[in-house]
Order: sequence, then C-alpha cells, then structure tokens
Amino acid sequence: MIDDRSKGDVARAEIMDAARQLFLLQGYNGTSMRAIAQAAGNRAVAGLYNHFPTKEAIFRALIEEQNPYGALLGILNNAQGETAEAYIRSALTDILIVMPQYYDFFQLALIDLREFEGRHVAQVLSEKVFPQVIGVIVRLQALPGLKPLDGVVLVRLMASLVVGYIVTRNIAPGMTFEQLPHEVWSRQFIDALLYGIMDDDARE
Amino acid sequence: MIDDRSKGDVARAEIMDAARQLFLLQGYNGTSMRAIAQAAGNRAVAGLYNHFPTKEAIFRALIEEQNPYGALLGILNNAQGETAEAYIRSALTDILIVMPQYYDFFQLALIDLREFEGRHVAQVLSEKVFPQVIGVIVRLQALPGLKPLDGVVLVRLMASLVVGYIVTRNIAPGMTFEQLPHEVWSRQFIDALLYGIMDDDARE
DNA sequence: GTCTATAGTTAGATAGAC
DNA sequence: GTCTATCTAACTATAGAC
Repeated sequence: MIDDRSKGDVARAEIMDAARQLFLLQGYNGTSMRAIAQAAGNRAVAGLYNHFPTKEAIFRALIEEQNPYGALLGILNNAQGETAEAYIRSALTDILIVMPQYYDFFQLALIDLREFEGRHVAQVLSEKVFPQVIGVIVRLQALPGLKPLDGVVLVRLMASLVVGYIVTRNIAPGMTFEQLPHEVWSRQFIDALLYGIMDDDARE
Repeated sequence: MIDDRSKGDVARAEIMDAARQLFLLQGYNGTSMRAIAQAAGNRAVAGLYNHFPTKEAIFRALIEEQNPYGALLGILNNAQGETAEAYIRSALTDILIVMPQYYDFFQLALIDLREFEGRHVAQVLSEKVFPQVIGVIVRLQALPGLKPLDGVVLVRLMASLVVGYIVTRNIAPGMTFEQLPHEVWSRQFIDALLYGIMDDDARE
C-alpha cells in the first residue's frame, strides 16, 4: 500500500478537512452534516457517524488536532539570546511569521468562543500551553535587560501584541496595512514593544 | 403618554434587544426567529416581519445602531494634551475604560466576520470611522515627543493595543489577568506602548 | 400592528441491507 | 465502513382574519 493509513483514518481526515473548510466559510450552525458529507468525497451522511458521534465531536477534534500550540511552544523553547532583547526579538520574529499561518485556527477559536463559550479552546490552553509558558517566562526574566515587570504582565503584553497584529491584519477593510511588507510591520511592532513610540529625549 | 415613542418603535427596540441577547448567547444561525419573537415579549413570529424584512436585517440594524464608533471618535476629538504623550495617555486611558463596555458589540462584530464576511462592520468602519481617524492622527503627529513614525503605523499600534487588551481580557480561561485591577493593567499597557519593556540603560 | 395557522424546506440523527 | 431511505424536529417566511 502506498498509504499506510487505514481506510478509516483517511475517511476521518477527509471529513475533518471538509468540515474545517465549511465551518470557516459558513460558521458552525450554518454548516450541515449533509454539506460536510458531500464535501468529504460525496459520502453518505450516515457514514460520518461511524467516525464521530456528533457534529460537535468533529469540531472538537479540529480544535484539539490542528492548533498552533506545539509550534508556539517550539519557538519559545528554541529561541536563542543572551539578553532579554535578543531572546524576545528572536522569538517574536518567528511567532509573527508562524502564527498568522494558523489564521484558520484562530477563526475556529472564534467560532468556539461564540458557539461553545470557548470551552474547547480553553481546555487545550489550560492543559497544554499555560504550564509550559510559565517556565519560559521565568527563563526570560533571568536574562538581563528587562524592566522589573510582573511575569503575567509580560505574558499579556506579548500575547496582546501577537493577537492585535493578527486581528488588525485581517479586519481593516481594504486598509493600507498590507501596503508595507510583513518584515517591516513585524519590526515596527517588536521595536514598539521593546522601546515604545516616544522619542527618547522627550521623556517627561 | 409617558413614552413618546410610538408603539412600533417600542416593539422594534424590544425585538432588537431580544435578538442581540440571543445572537450573543447562541450565535446567528443558532438563534431562530421563533426564539427572538418569544424573547421579545412573547410575540408572534409574523409580527417581527412588520419591523424587519429578514432575519439579517435585524442583525444589520444591531451593527449600525449599537456600535461604539461615536464614543470612540468623541474621546479622540476631546482628549487634551500639549504633548503627544499627554494626549495619548488621556485618550487611551479613556478608550481602555469605554471600549470594553462595548464587548457585546465586539462579539457581534465577530459574528459578522464569520457569518457575513464582516461586511456590515466594514461598511460602518470605512464610511464613518476611518475618515475621522486620519484627521486625529495628523493632529497627534503635530504634537511634540513622538518618534518619526508613519501615521498608519501609529494607528495600527494603538488599535492593536486596544484589541489585544480586550481579547486577552476575555479569552484566558480563569487566568490571573483579572487579579490586578483595570487601572493597573491600563497603566501597564499605556506605559509599554509609550516606552517599551526594556530597561533604559540596557539599550543595545 | 397583532395574531393563528401553516406552507415549504432543511436540520441532526438513525435503521437496516450490503 | 458504506450505502439508501427515512424519522422527527426545527427552521424561515407567508397568508389572511382581526
């Protein structure tokens, strides 16, 4: 066999792929099991129930298996730097490249927030992400150069930077945000986080 | 009459109020016209169609009539300050207090993004908000103290700050973000935007 | 402008043959 | 594991009396 996955695994993957596309296009309640079955290789609706007990189970599987947390933690753990500035520049530069590639997931997370009060995302976040992020922050604060900020402040500021970057990139209708290339925007955002937007000799 | 609104206006308001609550709780496709009619004073479904031609028209009316743009522009136009720092502190302090009060609207905007590709929000943004914001930025850049940043960079940084603040406040499940009071968080965010997170004498 | 009643459609999920 | 056929419930929207 060319593909060593079982027939069932292939079907499962096709169903999830079709469901993801339709959820993103039409929302959760706007997507019917019929539509998913048809998009997943013209299957019969009943066949879907061999792989997932309910429609919600398909959605939950998407959140659990296609999230960017592994990539995010990989970047945080592998970023190099002898100073806090070098580490943050290295990590955020990569994060601002990689996270927007998971825009589909962020859209699914918004659906989760609306349709399920965020419970699927929250479970993965609290189980897999937060514990590891704490360790990263401790290591970051041991590097020289940071203002004496509370760790939780540091986490929220960096998370806000990434979230704000992604949201403003996709929300502004026909705005000029796309006229500058990503590298310029990334640099501007990181510089602003590190040193702010005020002139140095204007400090009051 | 105690209320000088016509009977029709009262019904319209009740319908919109019920629809908003249900859209926020259950999403757009998850909310039926039946449920709206029942929540709006146990009305008959057919009565809704005297006030709105379709279900989408109810949603559009919510976006158009309950958005925070008037409040936002009011703050930007009324903020005082002889320097850029004073103006930004004044404006952002107010914005970070007022905008989270419109969290319901942001949630409706997310629904718009998912169900209607953001077309209702984008229309209001491009017609009413962007033209006025340009004027504010020009005035801000005439004040002393700013680094020589492109106006569009300034807009996106400030928008990201506000969006990131609101999103991280409501997404993190049971996280410690609520353990510090709003005033502290607001101050931390504004300070970070103005002067960054690096120690002054650590600049490389 | 409100109601009752209902038309016409589509939803999620299941039964049972293969 | 896949299919055809179907159940029951819910949906948006309309007709027509008051």
